[in-house]
Amino acid sequence: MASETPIDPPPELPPTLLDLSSYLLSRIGKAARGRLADRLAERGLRLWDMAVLASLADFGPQAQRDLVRRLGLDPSDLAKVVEQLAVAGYVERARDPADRRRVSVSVTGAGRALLAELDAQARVVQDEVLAPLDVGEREVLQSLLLRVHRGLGERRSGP
Amino acid sequence: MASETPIDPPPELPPTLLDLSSYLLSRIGKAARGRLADRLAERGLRLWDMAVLASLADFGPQAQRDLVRRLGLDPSDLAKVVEQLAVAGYVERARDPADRRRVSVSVTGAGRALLAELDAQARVVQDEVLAPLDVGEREVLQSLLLRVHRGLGERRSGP
DNA sequence: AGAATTAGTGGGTCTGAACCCACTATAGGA
DNA sequence: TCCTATAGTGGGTTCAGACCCACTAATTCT
Repeated sequence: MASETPIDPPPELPPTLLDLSSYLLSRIGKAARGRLADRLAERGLRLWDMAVLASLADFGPQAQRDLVRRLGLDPSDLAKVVEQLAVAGYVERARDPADRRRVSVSVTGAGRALLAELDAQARVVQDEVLAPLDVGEREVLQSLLLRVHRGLGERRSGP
Repeated sequence: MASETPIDPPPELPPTLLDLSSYLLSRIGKAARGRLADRLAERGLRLWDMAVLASLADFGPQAQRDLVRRLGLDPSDLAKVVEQLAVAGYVERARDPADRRRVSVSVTGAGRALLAELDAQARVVQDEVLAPLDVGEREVLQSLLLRVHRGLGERRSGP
């Protein structure tokens, strides 16, 4: 059979879908997430690990309880993430002397170094994804996205 | 206990993450996808169903083979999607007389009507998600997203 | 002190998405 | 005609993400 040219013509997606910003958002978001997740996976990390490190670096030591509320993931799952990070030496856990039920989590130097690397990786991915846009356009996009994000009613989780 | 105000203060997310467009894209995309998927689920449909209908409506009857290439999903999975849509009366399957291995799929009137409804739903979701932006800003966003999307090297699937 | 609440942990389960293989039917080339 | 390739289908597996429950330890309220 040879009813077709040797090289497949670029298959176009339905305009009905491409017209929807929400579709593009979903698709591009998935691509961005996937690529970053791949990078992290090379180090045996997941997106949540980065989120936790970022939260600790940005806001200082916190109880797991606070991380749970801030990041919106299941307490049980957070415990596992923190456990891994602690074993790897990226965070330290200590009983809060004021309320000894709580475990205060803090980043270590290694954790900060790791986060810096991960952030760099994330920006590489971002450069790939946003390649078609120039610097000015990327800033516009960033500010629009930031406003959209603030408007989201915080439902469910997502690293 | 009462070391905290009765109403939880809005937990902020780490700036380290919010600075990343790719993070925002991922998060917003997931929200958009999730909300739309919820709407579709109310009718027992999934995102792929809509994608298939849109493809058929936009490009006319196609063999499953073409849908597979265009939408980038597994042939086996597409067969299941088409099966469901056919049972529900939204599409029709017919052996291609020219090449009887192929099954030509086409939308029915009911399928077009459904797609119109789904599209409307999608726009409702979009209004929710993009609420913070005015019309002009939404257009800017749409065009930026469209360009970013075109630049994506089509990897893996996603409805 | 006793009861009720909260923080953290350790086990799971459930679901959807992506993927893969084996098989049939049809088609095209040697 | 025989052989290889393609289209579609059916029946799975695998994996991650979200979620849930039971339990311990510590705290606070009465």
